[in-house]
Amino acid sequence: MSALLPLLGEPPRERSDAARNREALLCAARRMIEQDGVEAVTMDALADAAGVGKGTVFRRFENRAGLMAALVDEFEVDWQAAVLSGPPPLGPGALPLDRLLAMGRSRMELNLTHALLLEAANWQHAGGQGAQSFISMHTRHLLTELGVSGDLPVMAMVILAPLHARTLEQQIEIDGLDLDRIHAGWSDAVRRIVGV
Amino acid sequence: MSALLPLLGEPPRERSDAARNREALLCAARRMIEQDGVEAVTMDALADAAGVGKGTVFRRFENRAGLMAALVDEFEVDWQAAVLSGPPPLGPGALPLDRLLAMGRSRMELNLTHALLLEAANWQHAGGQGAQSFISMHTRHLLTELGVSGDLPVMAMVILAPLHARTLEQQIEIDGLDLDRIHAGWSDAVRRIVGV
DNA sequence: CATCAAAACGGACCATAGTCCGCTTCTATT
DNA sequence: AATAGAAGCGGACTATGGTCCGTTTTGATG
Repeated sequence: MSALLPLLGEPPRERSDAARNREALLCAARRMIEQDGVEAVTMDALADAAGVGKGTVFRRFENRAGLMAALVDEFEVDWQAAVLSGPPPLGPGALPLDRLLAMGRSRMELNLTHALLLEAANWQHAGGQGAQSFISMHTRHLLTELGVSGDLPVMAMVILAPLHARTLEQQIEIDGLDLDRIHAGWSDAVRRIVGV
Repeated sequence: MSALLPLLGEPPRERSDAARNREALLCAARRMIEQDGVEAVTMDALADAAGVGKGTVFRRFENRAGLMAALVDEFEVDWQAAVLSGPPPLGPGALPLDRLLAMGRSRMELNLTHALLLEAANWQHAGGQGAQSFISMHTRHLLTELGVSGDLPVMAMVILAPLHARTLEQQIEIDGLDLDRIHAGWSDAVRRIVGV
């Protein structure tokens, strides 16, 4: 009989060659992005660079968005760690309002820095949902600490929606605002929403 | 000499065959969308359906997003008319706050109804910018009427960002909220931002 | 009406995302 | 170590967006 009964949807563990190829693909993708930008990462070129067949790329990551999501995960995890256990004001230890405003600033910068990658990841996929879920939950948590009344999920949405790269880029490029001013205005709005 | 001197960037007027083809293409696209949805509108199929060559499609609309933007324009114009001169509370005649809240509701519904089309149009292109510009300006106008202090362009952005389809769909599908609840929460946030 | 330059046309061509399926490699089991 | 079957592999193939360029149409002018 099987040595370890497959408990409750236990993930069947990845075969060694598969793991090796996943790592090779991620490394190659990172290198390509660093050198020539996100759009240089075509599935063919990536397969070549990693020395695997094209089918393998799609087997590992489903599609291009999935690949990008895997790359997004890497800094998303770091960011979540900074929020959960990093230094204040982003991490715990500061006042809830300060944490909220710091989170906005940090997220704006992150979204702008990785705009192309996030766009390519299309924030679909489990990863993207997970990230969205995390930031939404954390925001609701801070709002609760602040004693905000009202529909918290919707309030969190209103607070978080303006942080997306598309929105920010529009303000920066078309309206000619800079990030400091945008963050100041957003902070002002947040303060009004939470009631000073 | 030329009959009419080309005054100041006067648009050189479209040739008759070009105008005919543009119309044929838009009609065909509308029909295809109505029958099989936005994703059925491939550039090849569209060219065939309109009885023109593929190059013509790209000459007229630059790319797929441009074609979709042309279709978006059609209802965007109607919506702008409703805002500028339609019946209250969306149009003039209602209190500014009521107009603002009605605008949010109306825009949520519009964005959701045409989510796929707007996504495909990628709201790039002159049209998309124009629409964004209009709604932003109208929002700033209402905020001014309400006597709101602060950075109006940024306030408008904060108020408008949560209306995008991607954001709404996430709330609806993942968090299981319905549109009434989302609009109520958004209205609550808007009231706090403008100071009751 | 004849002429001509600019504009538009069309479809072959290219690049890239994504699929498919016969072949190869891994690993659990005996 | 041998075996078997599941998992993985690779690259030819398809679908689609987008480009290019030689040919045709238009309409202004003499």
